Amino acid sequence: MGRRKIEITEVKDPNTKQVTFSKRRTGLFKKANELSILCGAEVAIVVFSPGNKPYSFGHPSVDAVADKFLQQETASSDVVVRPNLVEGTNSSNADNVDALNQQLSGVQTQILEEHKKTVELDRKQKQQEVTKLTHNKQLQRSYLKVQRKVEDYLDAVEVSEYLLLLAKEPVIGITKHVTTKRTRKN
Amino acid sequence: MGRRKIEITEVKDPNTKQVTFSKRRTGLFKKANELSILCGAEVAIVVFSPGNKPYSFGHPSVDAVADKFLQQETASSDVVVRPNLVEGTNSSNADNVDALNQQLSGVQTQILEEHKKTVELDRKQKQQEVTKLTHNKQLQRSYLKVQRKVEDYLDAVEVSEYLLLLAKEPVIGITKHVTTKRTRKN
DNA sequence: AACTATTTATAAGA
DNA sequence: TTCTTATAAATAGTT
Repeated sequence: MGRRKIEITEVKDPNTKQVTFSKRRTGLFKKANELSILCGAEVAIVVFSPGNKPYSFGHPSVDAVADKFLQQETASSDVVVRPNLVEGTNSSNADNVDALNQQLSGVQTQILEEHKKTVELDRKQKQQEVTKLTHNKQLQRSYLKVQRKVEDYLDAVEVSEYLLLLAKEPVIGITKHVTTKRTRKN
Repeated sequence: MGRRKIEITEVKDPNTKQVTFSKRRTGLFKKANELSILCGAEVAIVVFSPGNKPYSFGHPSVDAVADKFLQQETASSDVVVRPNLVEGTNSSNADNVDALNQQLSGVQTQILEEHKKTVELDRKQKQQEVTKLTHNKQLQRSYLKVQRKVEDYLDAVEVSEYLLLLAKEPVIGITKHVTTKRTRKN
C-alpha cells in the first residue's frame, strides 16, 4: 500500500517503527469510525504504542462497549460462601464469640484470595482466543463476589450480635482477634 | 475503495449493511493484526455487529491489554470513609450498640451508593473522548473502595466489640437492625 | 509534515 | 456466503 510492498514482520528501525505506528493507528481508528457509522456498530479499541503509550477509540464510547460486553454474561452462577453460623440455641457464649472471630478473619482471607484468583485467572487466560470471556467480566464477577460476601458477613454479624444479646453475659476469648490491628497504606 | 465511492453514512438496506459490516470487520481486524506485528504494539478491539453479536480481537490477548490499561492508574487517591467510631471511655452501652448498628447499615448503604456512582459515572463519561480513563478503571477503583470499606468496617467492628467487652453489661436497642433481614437473588 | 507511486481494501456484481 | 474486479483509499518510502 505504499511505494513498496513490505513483509508483515516487526520493523527494526525504531524511528520507522514509530512512524509506521502513528500512520497505521490513525488508519485503524479511521476504519473503526467508518465501521461504526456505516453499520451502526459499537466499537472499542485500545492500543499501546511501541513506547507503551495508550491510545483508545470508542463509539459511542469505550465505556459503553465495555459495559455491553460485560452484561453479556450477567448470569454469574458463582459459588456463594455462606459463613458457618452458630445457630444452635444451647451453644455457649465463648462458642459464639469464637465463631464471630473466625468470620472476621475469614472474610479478610476470602477477599485476599479473591484478588489472587483474579490475578491467576488472568495469567491462565492469556494467549488464548477470547471472544466472549474477558478480564472485564472477571473483574465484574470478583466485584459482585465481594459484595455478596460483605452481605453474607453482615448477615452473620447481625445474627451473632443477636445471639450475644440473648446470652446477656460477659464475653471472653475476643482479645486475640482485637490485638491483630490492621493498617492501610494510602 | 470499491466500484464506487460511498458516503460515510449509515447504510439503510439491512442486507447490504450486514455484508458491509462483515467485510469491514475482517479488514479492521487484519489491520489491527498487522499493526501489532509490525510495531510490536498491543491491541484490543471489541465490536458489536448490527445484529448485536460480539466480536473481539486481541494481541497478545484482550485480557492482557485490558490489564495493562487498568494498571496505568493504580494511584487511586480516593476518599476513605472512616466509620464514626465511639471512642469515649464514658459512653453508655446503648450508645455503643447504636453506633455499631449505624455502621452496619451504613456500610450497606455505602456499597449501594458505590454501585450507583459507578453507573452514573459511566453515563456521564459517554460521548466524550476517553483515552486514559475507562470503565475498567472505574470498576477497579470501585472494587478497591469496597475492599477498603470492608477493612474499615472490620476495624470498626473490632473496636466496637472491644468496647462491648469492656462494658460487660446486657445490651439493648439492637432489635431494630436485626429485624431488617436482607435477601439476595441468585 | 507533505507528497505520490504503489499496494491494499472493498463496493458492486455474479 | 464466497469470488471477482474495477475503483477508492491507505500507506512506504521519499523530500
